[in-house]
Amino acid sequence: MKSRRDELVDTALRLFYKQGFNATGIDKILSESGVAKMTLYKHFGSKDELILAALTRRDEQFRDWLTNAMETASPDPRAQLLSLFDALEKWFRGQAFKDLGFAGCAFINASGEFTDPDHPAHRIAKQHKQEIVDHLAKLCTKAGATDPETLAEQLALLKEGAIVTAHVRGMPEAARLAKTIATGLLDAALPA
Amino acid sequence: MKSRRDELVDTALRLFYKQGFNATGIDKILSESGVAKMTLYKHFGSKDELILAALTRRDEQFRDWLTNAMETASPDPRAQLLSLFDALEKWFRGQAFKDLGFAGCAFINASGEFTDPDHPAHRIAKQHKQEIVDHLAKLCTKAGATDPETLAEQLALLKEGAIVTAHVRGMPEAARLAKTIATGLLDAALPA
DNA sequence: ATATATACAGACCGATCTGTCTATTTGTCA
DNA sequence: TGACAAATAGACAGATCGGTCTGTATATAT
Repeated sequence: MKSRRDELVDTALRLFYKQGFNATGIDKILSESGVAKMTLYKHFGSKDELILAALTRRDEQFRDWLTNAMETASPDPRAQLLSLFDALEKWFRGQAFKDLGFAGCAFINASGEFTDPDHPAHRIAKQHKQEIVDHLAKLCTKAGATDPETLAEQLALLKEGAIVTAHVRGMPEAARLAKTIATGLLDAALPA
Repeated sequence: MKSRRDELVDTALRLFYKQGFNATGIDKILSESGVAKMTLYKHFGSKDELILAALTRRDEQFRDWLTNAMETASPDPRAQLLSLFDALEKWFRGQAFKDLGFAGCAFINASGEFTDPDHPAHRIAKQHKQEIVDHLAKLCTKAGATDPETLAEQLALLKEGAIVTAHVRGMPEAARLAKTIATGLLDAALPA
């Protein structure tokens, strides 16, 4: 049973993601969630706080999904790293997060609307990206990479490139393009 | 001597880029440019049209800068392709477009605010990205690549990944990371 | 049943938004 | 100088914004 707070955050995340943060008004979130205005301001001090709560929810949701998809794919760390791009393609094609669809990365979008790096939303975005890199680095270490941090950064960069290409150009196949490059990187960086 | 229209578009581009499209009001563009409201609506039918004009200006400006930077770097097409990432790093560090600074890619940001792929701003973004890929493909052909289109797509994906990483995480060194990967791609795809 | 907490509906406020209008000033060319 | 075009300042309209407030209804627990 979802609390009123959860109802608010979920609806806010969906609308912010599909229509942007500044373009989405409080009233639309309230009417679509069926929550009263005073309830919102009892849980959150402002719209900005709701934005941060929605991004925090998305961070948990997305990383849970991603780590689960990669762990399920294979027990081998190298194969897990490559399965990142298979998961991405499913996302791009709308087969993950079915209530949200695919409208790019919520954190890239947030950074685009709140370009100031000190803005709380931008900070959350940065943190989200960093945590994914850290997770990849752990897998790179497990796979026996000599420089796991650099390899993880490279794989993360490929991921960002695939997301942007898929969204801006409507090219979900960008995931396969990135996977091909990643395969070459792993072949060169991992022991046979 | 700049026309009033140019004054408007330049100011609009600067503000849209730094503060976002929806967050930037008409009145701020008018006061900062010193143009009267009626003059704006004589040149453009709506704020949306001004947004499209600003993005069109950015498309010309950015591609002129990029092609010029790459041509200046070297006469060799392979070296030109790699110099893409040197140019990116200068951009990330605020050494290009000094009046604008670096706040990510205006077209990625636009696609994040106008997520509908049919939105005119999103279409312009897609077109901008496509024209850069086309330019890269020409250079790949000149460099003797067996599959220039795929190579160009891969390089473009690295470019997008570097931009996002540099902006969201505040990591201008992402350009060098991408360049390292690109060097490997060119080594494998181009004749010695 | 009564007390208490929670959420509801919706009026309301001041500010801001895009876009329209009028009236005035400026600059140019004959 | 006089005529014409273009741009100015700024009031104004109508809608919407985020946020506050009042009053009522609902649900739980003692």
